[in-house]
Amino acid sequence: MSDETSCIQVAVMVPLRRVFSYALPAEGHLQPGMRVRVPFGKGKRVGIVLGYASCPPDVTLKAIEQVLDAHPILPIALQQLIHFGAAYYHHPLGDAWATALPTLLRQGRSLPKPTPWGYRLSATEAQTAPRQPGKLQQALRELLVITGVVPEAEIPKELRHILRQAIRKGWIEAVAEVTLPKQGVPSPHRLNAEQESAVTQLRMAKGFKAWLLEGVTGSGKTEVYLEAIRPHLESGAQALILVPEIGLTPQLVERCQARFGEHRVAALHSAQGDGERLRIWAAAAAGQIQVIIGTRSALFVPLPRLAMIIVDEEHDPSFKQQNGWHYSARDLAIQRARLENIPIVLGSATPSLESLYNAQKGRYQHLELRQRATSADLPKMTILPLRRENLQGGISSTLLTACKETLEAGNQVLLFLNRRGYAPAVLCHDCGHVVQCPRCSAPMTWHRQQERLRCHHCSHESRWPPACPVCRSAVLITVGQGTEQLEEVLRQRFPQTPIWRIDRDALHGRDALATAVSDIHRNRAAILVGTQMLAKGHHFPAVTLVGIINTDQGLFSADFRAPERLLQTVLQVAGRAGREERPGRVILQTHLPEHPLLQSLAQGDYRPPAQALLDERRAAGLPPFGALTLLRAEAHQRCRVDEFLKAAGQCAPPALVEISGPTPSLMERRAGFERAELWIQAPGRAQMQKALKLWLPQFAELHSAKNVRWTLDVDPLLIT
DNA sequence: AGCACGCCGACT
DNA sequence: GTCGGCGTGCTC
Repeated sequence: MSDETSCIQVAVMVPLRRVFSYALPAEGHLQPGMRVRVPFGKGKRVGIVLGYASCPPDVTLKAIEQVLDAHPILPIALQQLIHFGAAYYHHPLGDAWATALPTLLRQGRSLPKPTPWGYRLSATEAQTAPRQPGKLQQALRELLVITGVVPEAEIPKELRHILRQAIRKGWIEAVAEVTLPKQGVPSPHRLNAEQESAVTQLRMAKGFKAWLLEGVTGSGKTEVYLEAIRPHLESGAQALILVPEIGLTPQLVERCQARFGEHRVAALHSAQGDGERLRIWAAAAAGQIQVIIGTRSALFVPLPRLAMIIVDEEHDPSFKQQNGWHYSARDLAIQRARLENIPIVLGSATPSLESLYNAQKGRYQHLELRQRATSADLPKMTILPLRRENLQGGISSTLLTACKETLEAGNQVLLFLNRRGYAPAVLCHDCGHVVQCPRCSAPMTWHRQQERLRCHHCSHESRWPPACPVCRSAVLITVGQGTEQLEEVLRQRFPQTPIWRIDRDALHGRDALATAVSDIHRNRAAILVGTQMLAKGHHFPAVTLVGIINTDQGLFSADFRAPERLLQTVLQVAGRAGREERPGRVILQTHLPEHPLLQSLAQGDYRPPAQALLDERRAAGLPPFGALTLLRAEAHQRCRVDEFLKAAGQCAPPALVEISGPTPSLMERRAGFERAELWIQAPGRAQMQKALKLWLPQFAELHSAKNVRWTLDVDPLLIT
């Protein structure tokens, strides 16, 4: 065998920015995309075959120990997607593969044999006269005679046992392949003209094409998604629906299942066990599931007959992975659609500025739904100046009065406060010292129920300090308000009214949110207090008043995306409220009533304030105008971080990118690490990629690079 | 990331 | 005198 082919390149599943070469295994043929088990360092690792290569001259190769797959574990398009994503986000290839595969496959487990798709009568049985004894046997036989092939999932529970027996006796046989799909249930809703037009256009799409579906809350985007994928499903093809968080999925999954059949639709998310995830993944890969609804990682599920991708709530920041491989599932979904040559729909009531800009540039085709499907009016927005207002737990007396009126009318109130805990800080009344987390540059949050101070950025907890650590004063007080305190104030003020607090502290476990939501739906007059959790997915038809408690937080953040997020959050929260017979209203508490962004937002439409923010971004040369990447570094010693970032900045290709920094991160210290970053800006993504490709090997080789933990965040979303 | 090797504090 | 702290270096 020649040198050219005697060696296999493997992306080992470790976060190392290089590939490793191995000698051929004793047996088994190899193709790119197959998993192998390889000796690595002291132990063994799973890796992905990349291809044949010439041997490195100066190392003795170890041999591949075991070939884990008979075929590539992912189809070629998904292999390309992972390779593209690893290169674009400059992340180690092996780790990108590890992120893309379900846990058990990453660990080397073999792909489970797909369970039978369905069952039918065996040929001999079908020809003979009915002669099965027993009621249940007859019922099962009739079911099969009527429907031909019955999918596994549609066999009634009470017949399962009989089915197993019948297979053993041979009068029923399993069918592996998917049978012709049935008609979906017709849409229970009449589509309005806008929806109809959107569906028609989406159905006509051939090959790759990206759409931005911008529809005000309540305009029936989901209905458009479902009707757009219907013809594909009815011709046996598949669809992928990405959602930002699992909290939103239950209703969507149920709605989709009700329309297209329970067993043809499956959810995929991190709350499932590894075994269950793998089972669904394998069934999707075998073509047995037609619709996958999933979070970020569902992007990498193989779907052999994929015909359309939907990204719902495309503006949501959770599509960007915050640790490890910093990929944007929304952006890579576009790439997947391109690689698979299929249409993709990005949907939102409040599209990201990136997507709006792409639509304006003609890269996405813009579809708009301006009317609410129910013809209900959008809630009215009111700016409530806080100057001279009497505040109690962060809530003004004017807003309290509005709450009272709403409750007396038998309606519900939703108060949005994006801060967990009782108070976001505790300080000394005598010297002003703020109690800080010892490991982070952030104040500790007071949680009154648990009587603990907690850091929201690391796991550190402590008791209420007996005295100020600086001046020994015993008078320590809380400053600011969190949801816990707001809830307390409201309980005092409205002792007879049921109050739900919806945040990560109040709700534990998978079903807690769903249970709370259904309780809320059953109740009349009630108050909901909550964080971000309230802003997503669920509708509260009885809510007619929405209060935004700390509007100003989004106007003062150092994060340049904070105003965009404020806009999106307020409109999303506003969209939770009201139904046709009960139009809602939204009250924004603010100290800056004249702020142009709030003035514009108060008109109730997303586009004008979004356009204003887009213009500001253009003026500042910030994304989507020009590309941004952060080089973040952290170490226990601040000097090491600065030394590395300075050295890295100096060897950057100056013709291609503009470097600023090192600047301390927004949170300078986190979990005991000193953090800083370099801002890298380029006129466009292509220049950025070119620069990073040239530059990374240089700064990675610096001696100072070995003293820090560094990461590149391409297209960063949260400047934390 | 693991997992080793390697040089300085509190224990039998 | 040892057990073990995590700083530094390597993995075909």
